Amino acid sequence: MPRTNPQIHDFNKSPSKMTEQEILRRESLVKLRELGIDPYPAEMFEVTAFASDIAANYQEEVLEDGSKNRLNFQSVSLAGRIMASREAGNKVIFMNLQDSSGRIQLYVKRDDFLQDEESPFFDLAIKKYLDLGDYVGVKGFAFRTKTGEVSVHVQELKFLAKSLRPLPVVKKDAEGNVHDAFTDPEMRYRMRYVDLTVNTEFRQIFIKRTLLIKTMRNYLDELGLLEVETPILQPIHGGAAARPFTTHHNTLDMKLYLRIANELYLKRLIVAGFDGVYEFAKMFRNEGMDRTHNPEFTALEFYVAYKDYNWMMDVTEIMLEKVARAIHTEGGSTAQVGDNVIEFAGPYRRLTMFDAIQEYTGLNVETADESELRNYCQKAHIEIDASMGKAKLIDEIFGAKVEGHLIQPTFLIDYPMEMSPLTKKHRIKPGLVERFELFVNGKEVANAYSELNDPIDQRERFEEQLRLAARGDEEAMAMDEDFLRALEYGMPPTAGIGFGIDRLAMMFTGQASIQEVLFFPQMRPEV
RNA sequence: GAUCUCGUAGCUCAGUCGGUAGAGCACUUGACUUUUAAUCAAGGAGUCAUGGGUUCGAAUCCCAUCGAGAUCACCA
Repeated sequence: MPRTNPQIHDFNKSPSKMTEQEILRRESLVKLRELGIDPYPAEMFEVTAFASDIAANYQEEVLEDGSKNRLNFQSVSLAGRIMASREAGNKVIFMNLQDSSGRIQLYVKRDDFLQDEESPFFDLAIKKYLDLGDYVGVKGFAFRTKTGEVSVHVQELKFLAKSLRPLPVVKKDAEGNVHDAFTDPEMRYRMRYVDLTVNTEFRQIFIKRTLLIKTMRNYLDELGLLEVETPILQPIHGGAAARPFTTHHNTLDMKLYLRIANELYLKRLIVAGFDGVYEFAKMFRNEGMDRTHNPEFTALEFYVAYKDYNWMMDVTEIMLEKVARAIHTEGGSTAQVGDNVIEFAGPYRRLTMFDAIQEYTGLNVETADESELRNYCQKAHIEIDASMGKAKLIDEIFGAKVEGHLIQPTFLIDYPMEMSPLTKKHRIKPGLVERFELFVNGKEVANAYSELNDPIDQRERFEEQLRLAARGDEEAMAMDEDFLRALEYGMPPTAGIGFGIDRLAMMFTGQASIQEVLFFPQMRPEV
């Protein structure tokens, strides 16, 4: 293939649309090629050192005659972006190179580069055509400058990738104050690559998110569960109450739903004879977006045979304490969320839904009838409508009056049956089911039950859902005959749970918005 | 979905009462042999989100639209 030799007028973006700085950068790209320098070389560049390691661990000794003896990093090769450049006279340039670990100052001296008459590398390539944001590889040795900053004396510099757009320039002064920070949330989310380049502190959020998932996965593996994958494209959307996204398969000519949950598939695998299965799964719900909701989000669900919801509470306490200790920089079991310090070491408070409402409202919902609950809601200005039954009213009261008070991790247990169509009836308490939700910082982070494994009961629950759907409930579950067939073959008693990973990530990283814990939050299209 | 706030140079932001568009950083040219928010001098850079309207004249006032954020509502 003939090498292209782009001229300014060849660019896809017409020159009139480009900014002055974009045009200049494309010009320096052309000039580099004229000097015989490939701005995008194919061969790999060997990296032997990282900026933060050199900055933290460089050592030197002062000899008797006052001269210094450099003890380590005498031959280093590192790569990254040039983020700042300061010319000190016309023979020396100080630069800041940023790699994945941090930044280090480069000392680039004219005398270190052969000055070919035709193509003076320092005077042209480095001084004129190297732009902020360019990726370079450098070789040299570490030393300490007169002002005391550990730096790399550059003996070789190689262009690795030219940057054709100027990055926002964020500066930090001697007191650590940040100037001209790149803060517009819209631009940060749309151009996360720019955000994480100039706001490197946000990388920690995502590193912690991964640590959260890794810690959970390690623990589940320790417990002997099998990590599995189940369908995202589902002919019937089940396992949760939510509006789905729909799509269409051309060859099969059928409607498919993006999953709102994977619960019914994981339970089929328990029927199949696996003792325990788990999946970190993207879920898709066609509902509103706000500070705590993204149309696609991540859940961890796991199911374990021969266990019940009491066992699941114990496991949850252990798992979240492990996560807290893994993420907490000092190794403690707490997390700071807003003004609250959350303690994740168990045991957590276990409170029945009825007791919780009694405690925070004085209302005894167990003995109250529907009209008493309605009266209470009206007095308390809780919005209700005529179609709501007793269970729904209780749920509304809980949401309005109790939920926000549950700051420290609290298991809310034993829910009314009507709202839990996949949950086993309570072993003692009639009308209730063996379900718990975990609340932390006033928000639900997990939902678990002793799974309903009685196929006849399950069929009746689905039929009840169909009646709700007929009344216009868009979130009612669909009948899943194949799932019922699986249960009819026999599912062992099973405990199951689902965690909202994004919400947990928000808590463990102290973020108030879900967009801050997603690399690429959903946005409306740009103009 | 409702309400409020916002959208001006690559970035961060000023822009008064409606009267030719401003600053810092970044960029360009020059000076400077160890700088670090480098400094100094000069210069270039704008579809004031988009489309209408009012007006002699609109970044500014009005309407609509688009995008974003916050609050509320909805939401297992």
